[in-house]
Amino acid sequence: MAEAGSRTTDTRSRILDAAEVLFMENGFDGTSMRMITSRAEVNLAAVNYHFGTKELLIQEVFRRRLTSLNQARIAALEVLEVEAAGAPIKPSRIVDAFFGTALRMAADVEGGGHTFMRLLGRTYTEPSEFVRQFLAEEYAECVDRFLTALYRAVPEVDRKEILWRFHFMMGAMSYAIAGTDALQLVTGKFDDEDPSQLAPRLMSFLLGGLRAPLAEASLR
Amino acid sequence: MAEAGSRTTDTRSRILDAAEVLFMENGFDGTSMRMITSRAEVNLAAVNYHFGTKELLIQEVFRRRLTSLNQARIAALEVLEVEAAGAPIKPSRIVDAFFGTALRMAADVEGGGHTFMRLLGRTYTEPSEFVRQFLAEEYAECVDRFLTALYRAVPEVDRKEILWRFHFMMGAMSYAIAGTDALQLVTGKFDDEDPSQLAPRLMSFLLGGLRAPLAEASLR
DNA sequence: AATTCATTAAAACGTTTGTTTGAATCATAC
DNA sequence: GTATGATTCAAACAAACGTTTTAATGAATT
Repeated sequence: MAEAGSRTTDTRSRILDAAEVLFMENGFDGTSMRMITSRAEVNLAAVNYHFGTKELLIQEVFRRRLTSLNQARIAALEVLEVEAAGAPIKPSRIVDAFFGTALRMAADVEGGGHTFMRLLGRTYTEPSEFVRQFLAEEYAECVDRFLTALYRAVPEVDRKEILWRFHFMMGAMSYAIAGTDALQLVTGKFDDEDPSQLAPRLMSFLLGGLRAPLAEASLR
Repeated sequence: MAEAGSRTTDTRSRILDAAEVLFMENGFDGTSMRMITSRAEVNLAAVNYHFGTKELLIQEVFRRRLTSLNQARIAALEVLEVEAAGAPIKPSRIVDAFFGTALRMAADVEGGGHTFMRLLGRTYTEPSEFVRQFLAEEYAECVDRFLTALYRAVPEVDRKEILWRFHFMMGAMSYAIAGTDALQLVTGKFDDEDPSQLAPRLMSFLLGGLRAPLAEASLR
């Protein structure tokens, strides 16, 4: 049967969970099949049996969570659009629907959302060709809808400028989640005492950047 | 003789140049010694002869450029401090001394500065244990001086808040440089027609984030 | 011309890599 | 209980990995 759900947990899920953590910690190339199967406590051949190849396993690790994340983002955006009933939506609400949703997922430590968001963040700068294409497809619709919404929300700002700032916001968020270890060392000891403080602080920073006066070069 | 400088270029430098590009494109684990020596057109054993091990080669790739980058940053800061002559320095000037200096290095495409900054950006989220420790040492003094300067420039803002925002700014910049390929795909086609536009746009975004009103959670 | 030392060259070292194979085991259906 | 199909297992595969070794080459010194 395709359907599953044993008590301890499925072999498939155990592999995905183990791979998620190891990919986040060591990258794709730094994580061997044996590390994965050993952590998942399954036989070495199980990965190839259930997923085919390592590449397909990587794709499944992303698809498992990314699809629902982007669905949640779109759902949040649709709530805003219904509420607004044709009236313009505040940019801050749109930004929250996109980035806030991700940050809420990143706050879920026990469920693995935190691990996944860290993995996702580091993957943006580690773009194996096949993973890039996959991410692009997985993101296409969601990003498209949010950009459209932002264009409508801030019609007075050049669309190219909005694209740039969306880009910058993605960077700031990904780093805030994925790069904590690295910058912890760079900036000396950094109190991770209260990770729940990240979201409001980051949202405030993102909105500040979004609302910043335009650069001189972009006014020419 | 230790001194070198043949016409075409040194074996050592050819290895470093090749490694820099390949590490940026494929990561450390995704780049083999054979890929490096093949690209550099040197013998396979040359890397171990000149650098000892792969890890030491990685460190040298960073040290070669990072030391001078951080020296340039400190020099720019010292110019500001002398000019101010004890008076408070505008935060935007400090931010430019740190991030603008890096962006100017990233604008140097032919000299390899662009490649290196992309490598550096992706390394923050790919922190092999030994590379983290190395980066931390290499950055320590510079970051320390800039944080001190920022604390002095904006005494009314909580130091912890400044640390967070410095963190966010690092993220936005690293991504803007390192993550272009990935986000290019995520956000559809992105015009890299004029990479010189990046710097002013990003600086404006960073300053907007730095000046943003404090988050509610950080005011409690 | 002979010697010395740094560098380059080709070949091999033992591990580890992702993947495949064929038999053993399991649960379910007949 | 026997047959069926899915899953697990131990073992092996060729290929690629970082590193080492030993000999050949180069240019400078004596």
